Amino acid sequence: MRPDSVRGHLDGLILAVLETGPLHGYAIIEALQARSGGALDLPTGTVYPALRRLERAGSLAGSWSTVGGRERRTYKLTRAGRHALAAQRGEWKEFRDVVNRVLGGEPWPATG
Amino acid sequence: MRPDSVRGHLDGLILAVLETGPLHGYAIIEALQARSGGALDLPTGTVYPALRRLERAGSLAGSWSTVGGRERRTYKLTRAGRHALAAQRGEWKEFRDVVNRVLGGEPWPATG
DNA sequence: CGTTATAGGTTGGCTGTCTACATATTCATC
DNA sequence: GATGAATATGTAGACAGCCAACCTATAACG
Repeated sequence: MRPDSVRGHLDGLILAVLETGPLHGYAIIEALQARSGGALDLPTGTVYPALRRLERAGSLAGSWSTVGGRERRTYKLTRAGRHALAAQRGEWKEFRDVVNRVLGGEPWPATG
Repeated sequence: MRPDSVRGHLDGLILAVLETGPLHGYAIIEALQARSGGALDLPTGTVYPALRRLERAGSLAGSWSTVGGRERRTYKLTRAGRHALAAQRGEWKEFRDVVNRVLGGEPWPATG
């Protein structure tokens, strides 16, 4: 996948993998890889700043812990984060449908 | 629609509206509006530089003409532009499916 | 002791979108 | 004939976010 194509949609992806439970940064990167079938292989320079951004924005709450002698920063969705995720899902659907319509050749009927 | 969300996908959108025939910049903006049901209202400061970028890249060929006393720069797809459009469509489909899968809640089955 | 996997980061640059500004013509309205 | 909207093309500068490259540290395995 072309780098940068994720731009503007990363926050929603991160919030989505945290929906099922808290994860630390490294595990978030792996979860994104797993869920995307390997297509999303995001560098730490992309993910870690995004996590801090989302924490600063109040969507995530981070906490330090020590597991097996290694420091971990575990992030969990806040209530505001769940709202943000819902909003991101809505925006994504609109964006996706618009691009499908303009780009043409969509293999399924348009939603709502 | 959130500004900037189009980032990285604009080129494909422009190439797509030019697929059915040449258009000048202003008409491209209107075509994007029309095809998107009004959701895509791109400012000239976004579209005009993109057109020059695409021309420089060899995807578009621009030519001046005077219509009704007004100067127009009409752009048409080159052969390379058609290839670029096909590539953009492929990349979009992959990106869309990946985001759908990760974000979850897709209202239709995944494609091949 | 070296290498790989795990885990967390920072820095700086690049690119592309957007806001705001600038210019000019045509056409309808006042 | 002035005023303003629509048509038409562009530039300059700001800003954000993603990425490549780099850095640190521990654990596990050979």
